[in-house]
Order: sequence, then structure tokens, then C-alpha cells
Amino acid sequence: MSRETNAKQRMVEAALALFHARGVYGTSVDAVLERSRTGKGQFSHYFKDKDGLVRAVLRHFYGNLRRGAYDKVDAIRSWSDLERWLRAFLRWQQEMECTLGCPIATIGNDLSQAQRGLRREIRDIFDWRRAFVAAFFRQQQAAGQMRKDFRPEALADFCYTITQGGLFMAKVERNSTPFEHALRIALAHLHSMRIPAKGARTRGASS
Amino acid sequence: MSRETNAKQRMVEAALALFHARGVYGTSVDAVLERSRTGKGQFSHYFKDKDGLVRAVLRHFYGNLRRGAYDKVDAIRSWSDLERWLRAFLRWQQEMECTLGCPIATIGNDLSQAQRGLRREIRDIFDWRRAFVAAFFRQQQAAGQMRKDFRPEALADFCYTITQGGLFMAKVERNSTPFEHALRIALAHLHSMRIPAKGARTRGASS
Amino acid sequence: MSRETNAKQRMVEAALALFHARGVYGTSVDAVLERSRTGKGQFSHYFKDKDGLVRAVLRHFYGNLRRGAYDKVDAIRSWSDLERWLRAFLRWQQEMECTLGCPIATIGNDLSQAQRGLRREIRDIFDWRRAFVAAFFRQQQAAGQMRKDFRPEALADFCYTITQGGLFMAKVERNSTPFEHALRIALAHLHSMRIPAKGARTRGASS
Amino acid sequence: MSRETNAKQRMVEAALALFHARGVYGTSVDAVLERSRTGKGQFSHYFKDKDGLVRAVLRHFYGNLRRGAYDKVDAIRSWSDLERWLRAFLRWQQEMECTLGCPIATIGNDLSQAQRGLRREIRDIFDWRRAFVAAFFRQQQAAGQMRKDFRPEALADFCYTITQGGLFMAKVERNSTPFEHALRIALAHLHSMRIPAKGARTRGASS
DNA sequence: TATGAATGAGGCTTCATTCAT
DNA sequence: AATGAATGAAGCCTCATTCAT
Repeated sequence: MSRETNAKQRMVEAALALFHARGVYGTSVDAVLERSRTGKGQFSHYFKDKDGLVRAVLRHFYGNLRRGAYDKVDAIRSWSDLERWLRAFLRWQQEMECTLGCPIATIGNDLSQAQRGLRREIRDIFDWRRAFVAAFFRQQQAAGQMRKDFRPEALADFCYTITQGGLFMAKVERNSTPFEHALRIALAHLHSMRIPAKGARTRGASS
Repeated sequence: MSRETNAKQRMVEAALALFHARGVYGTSVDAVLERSRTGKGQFSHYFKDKDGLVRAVLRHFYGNLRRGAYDKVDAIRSWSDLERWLRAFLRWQQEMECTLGCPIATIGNDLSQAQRGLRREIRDIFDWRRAFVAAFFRQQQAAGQMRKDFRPEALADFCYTITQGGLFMAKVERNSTPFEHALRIALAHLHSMRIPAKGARTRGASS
Repeated sequence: MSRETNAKQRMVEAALALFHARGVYGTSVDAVLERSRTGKGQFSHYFKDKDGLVRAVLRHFYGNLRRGAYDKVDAIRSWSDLERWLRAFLRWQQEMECTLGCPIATIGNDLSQAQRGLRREIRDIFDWRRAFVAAFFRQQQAAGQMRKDFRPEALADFCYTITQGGLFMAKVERNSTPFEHALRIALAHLHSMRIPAKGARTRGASS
Repeated sequence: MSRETNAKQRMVEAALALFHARGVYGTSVDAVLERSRTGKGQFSHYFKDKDGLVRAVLRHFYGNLRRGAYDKVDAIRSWSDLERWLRAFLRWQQEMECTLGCPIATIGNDLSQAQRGLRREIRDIFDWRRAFVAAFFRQQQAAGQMRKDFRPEALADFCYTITQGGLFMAKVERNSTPFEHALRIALAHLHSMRIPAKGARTRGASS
């Protein structure tokens, strides 16, 4: 990592922004070059082909993610952390007026049957994300503060599916209400699995 | 309905299959023509442009949907209907080996900012779908067999978000496990909102 | 002539209008069909191909022309007739805001090397036009009221060249001033060739 | 100028020749590419679209014109210069067997309502041309060797209208006689406006 | 006399990629 | 480390023309 060349860095960042906004199919290499103010030859100098650029973008994103560049906290430690973390997706998308979804899902969705290697990179990112959430549930269950009906991984998948489904549908419909509804219900459900500490009260829909 | 011209029908069906599999961007008009074994000129004879074809595909799909062509039941009337309906998406995708998602979402995801008219068609379909599910919850709540913490529409959004998120993620990752997890938890939650008839027992994760 | 079929008549008239406005290259057969509200088969029923339509249009125009449909007078009999006739082109074009030229010249200009037959039709029309003007000069010279420096045919060519050049340039530049200038000078010159009757005065630029 | 890239130069020159011969509508981009022996992608590399090529052709022509590439003299200084200049158009067209007209007028005639920018380029060229001729009349009038019935600009318009009309009609009819007639009469008229120097004789149709 | 389905060639443009400097 | 010229395939669309009914 350390010091990527300037041109490569610029291309990758431009590509990420464009892939996010218009998908991989929807962004031409030329568009990336123009946005990053780079000459044509630089492209093939740093990347074998367009797939190479996609790979670099995914790795760049993964790097940022692990470095905590996209999350305000380095781990989810409390229920309010979880709620804040989940609601951040909704809020962000509302600010974007529902024009954008998850960048990685957007890229992943454009992959064809042939691009196995890239799909693997995508999976790594998603796995990391799920682990990020699962850690919280694992900790809660271990501490005896959460029912163990479901395994932490399954709960993380539940959270992640809601998030991705919500982002996706909001983008397609340009309307975040369904996401909002789904998130509220999901949170209520998760809260309902809490085991109240002695003498304390849980909040949420669980009456 | 009745008797669309042969060629148009063929093109629309070929386009639906291809859009579903590769997205709108990913399928060329020529590919549609080839698959439907139609001459080049027929395309512009029946559709103004590619968007016109997309519109026709969406309407075709909507028509089929309302006619019940895609669902085995004309309404969800019981909890087991609901469960069967939701699980059908998962099962279907597993059979497809996670290569396909929701055709409409796939098309909708490829729309650009400019295609407002098409997005409207998409919304109509999703609204119909949500109403289909909401009707069940409304009936349950009216019959006093379900808690009223959430409105039927919100519950439908919850179901639909899980479904779309699950299909989408499974397709991107070529793996249906997260969908499976999410669905199981979602169903557990929904069941937990049932109000047991006297002397009866609800099944599910509660207990 | 007498009673052309309705459909043919409609196509020819639509074609004339469209060829005039956009040229032959610029008008598709479909556009003609749409404007004339005629089905596709009618076209090939009445015309062998697009050239056939062009031919029909030219003949239609020629017929109208000979019938006096486009001129207010059936002959130029006086200097003021001549002036009025010439100025009518300018005025008409100004009313059209310089978007149109001579319909026949517009069609003729679009002919390719290959279309010899059509070019002949064009020539017939122009010849008739020139004869129309030449007749006046012949009569004037015969009556001893005009100098005989130039033959009537040459004078007609002069008039016609000014007219066509003026219309053409005005259309290209969307500005009729050059036409106006040229016409004024041309008329002055023609007037200067008049032989004044005894005791009379000619008007014009000759002081 | 100096060093345009080879390919661009080649395309522009090929396009000028083809536009001249067949009009803009009548020449496909592919034809330009083939004639200039250039690959397909070079076209959009150098020009945004076909209009961009037309613009480049017009500017190329204008540049050549101002550099005096198309005229044998850098200015019209005498009546015989004028006559020679005007007659050169006729002679040239006769050599071409009346298959070509003015390249700029040919291009201009193919412009649609929408192409305002291009029309402006055309006008610049024509204005330059007219100024070229008007300069001569202005000088003659200033020197007291020509009557001042008409302004130099109007006289230039007259000359230019004859020329353009003559070229145009000759091309449409494949016959230069009308042009010849018109030119002879126009020249006679212009000569008739000369003011003879003391003791000298003017030639021409006057006297 | 009339309709419109069907065909296939060709036009304009975009794009990923390679190559020379 | 950098530039941009060059290539050719492919995409979307228009159009003249023919055919079946």
C-alpha cells in the first residue's frame, strides 16, 4: 500500500465513484480517465483491462473498510451502536435522495458469469462486513444478554439482508419508506431478543 | 392480451428472459432479436426504441403477475400460505443456482436517472406485490389474530425487503445461505406477533 | 389526370411538402406515409420505389404549374407584372422566414448521378419556367420597347438565376437581404434596357 | 495549422471532397473513413460526432480561403480581375461537367433547423467572400470610376447571387448555359456603371 | 384497394484495447 | 511515468423494400 502512484490512485477513486453511481457497465474506461484527468496509456500501464480496474477498486474499498474509513466506530459495542450503525445506511441514502445503493453490491450486481475472480473479492468484503456485525451478537450472547435462538452469523445475515434489501429497493424505487419500515420492524425484533439485566427494562416493541 | 402478434410476443418474452439473466445494459437488442428469431426491422416496427421494449416487458410481466401466472395461489390466506410464498423465492433461487434475482428489480436497477416513465412501471409492480402481502396481515389483524404493533403496509415492506435483499445478495454472492438465515429469522419474528387462538399454540421461535 | 386515387394523391402531396421542407434524402418513405395517413402497402402499390414517388411528385408539380396553380397570372404582360412576379419569390420566402427554397431545386439538388430520368423531369419544369419569362422579353423586343443586346432566353436565364440564387442563398443563410439586393440591381438593369416610348420616362436606376 | 495530425487532416480533406460531391446527407461517415484510409475509432477520437466533422471541414475551408488557397489573386483590383474572378467559377464548373456546385453552399443546404452553430460558420465564409468582392466596388466608387447608384455591399450581393445561382442551377440541370447567360448579362450591367476616365472608352454592352 | 408484418442493409456512435513515442 | 494515436467490434436505430393477407 503505502504510496500508490498518483495516477493509479486517481483512477481508482474516480472509478469507485463512477461505478457506484452508474454501475460498471454504465461507466466507460474513458469516463474514468476523464474524471481522473489521466491519459489513455496510463490505464493499460496500471491495469491489464477493465476487470483489472474493477479488482483494484474492490481492493481499494476493502482496504479503506478495514481501516475504518467508512464507519464512525471500529466496532459495534452496544445496542445503540447497532441501531446507529443500521440507521446510518438509511440516513445516508435519504441524503443521497435514493440515487445510490451499496457500492459493492452495485459492482457485484454487474458481474457476469465469467468474472469469478472478482466475485471472490466481493465476497471477502461482505464476509468482513457480516463478521463486523456478528461480533456484536456473539458478545451479547456470551454475556447472557441476548437469547440464543439464532446464531450470531444468522443474525448478522438478517441485519445485512435488511440493509442491502433496503438500500437496493430504495434505489430502484427512489423511495426510502420501505427501507424505513423494514428497519424499524427488524430492530424491534432484535430488541425483543434481549435478556433484560436485573431490574432493567428493554425498550422496543416487545411490550 | 388475446392475440398479440407473434413477433412482438416472441421479442418480449426473449427480452424478459435476457433482461432477467443479464440485465438491461447487458443484453443487446441484437441478442433479443436472435433469441426470438426475429428480423432486425421488426424491432423498431413494434417498439420505438430499447426503452419501449423495456416498457413492454414490464407491462407483460405485470399482466402475467395480476393474472396469477407467477404465484401458485391467488391470495395469501394463512400463515402457512405466507411461509410457503416467502420460501418459494428462496427455493426457486436455489434451483437456479443463485444466478438470477428478481427480474423486475434487475431491470429497475439498470434504469438511469432519465428513465422516469419506466421507473413508474416498476413501482406499480412492486406496489401490487406489497399489497398482495399486506392484505394478509390486514386480515389477520382485523380478525384479532395478530398484534397491531405495525401496520400491514409496514409488515409487507418488511417481508418484501427481506425477499429482495435475500434474492439480491444471493445472486451477487452466488450463495443463498444469508437469504436462508434472514428468512428464518424474519418468519420467526412474524410468527411471534401472532395472537394464539384459545387453547392453541403458535409454532416458531418464541415459546 | 382527372381523378387520381385518393391515396396516391395524398401521398404525392405529403411528399411534395416534405421534400420541399427537408429534401429527398431528409424525408423517409415512412414519414410520407404517416403524413398522408396511408398504409405501407399502398406505397409499393402505386410507386415502384422512392424514385417513383419523386417522379410522381415532379409530375404533379409540373401539372399544377402549367395549370397556373402557383402563379397569380397566366402570363407576364407588363414590366410591372415582371417586377411583381420576381418580387413574389422574395416576399414568399420572407414570409417563410427563409426556411424554404424552390421545391424543385431542392429536389433536384438531392439527385445523384444515377438518377438521370428524374433530372429530365426537373429540366422540363425549369424550361417551362424560363419560357414563361422569356415570352415577355420576346414580346417587348418585338414591340421595339426593349433593346436587343441580349436574346429573350438569355434574359430569362438571368432572371431565373437571380431568383434561384437568391432563394438558395437566403435559405442557406436564413437571411433574405442578399436576395433583396440582387433583385433590386437586376431589376434596375432590366429597366435600363427599356426603350422609352416617345415623350415617356422610364423609371429605375438610370437617373 | 502547422502540424495537424495526419489522420485528422486526412479525414477532413476526404470529407470536404465527399460533402462537395454528394452533400452531407449523402456521405456516410464510413465513406469518409474509407476514403481517408482511417480506422473507425479515429473518427470519434477527433470529432464528437458528424456535426463536429462538418464544423472541422468548414473551418478548414475557411482557413484555406483566407490563406488565398482557392483564389489566384489576393484581391480584385481591376475590372478584368473581377471578370476573370467571376468567369473562373463558370469555367471551373464546366471543367467539372456541372457535377459540382459551391462546396459551402452544398454543405449549408444540407443543414437542418437544429444546426445553428454550423450555419454560423457558413455565414462567416460567405461574409468573407462578399467582403472580398465589395472591396473592389468600394475602391472603384471612391476613385470616382463607378456610379454610386448601389452600395458596394449590394453590388457584391448581386455578384454573389449570380454566382451561387449559376453554380446551383448548372449543377441541378447539368447544364451551364443559363449560368453563362446570366453572367454575361450581369457583367454587362456592372460595366455599364463604370465612369469612363477622360478620353478613354469602356468596353461592354453600354455605349 | 388496402393493411401492416417482415427483412436486412447500412448509418452514427460508443467502447475496450493496443501501440508508438 | 506518461501521452494520445490507432484499431475494430458491437450497439442502437433508420430506412427502403418485399410479402402475406
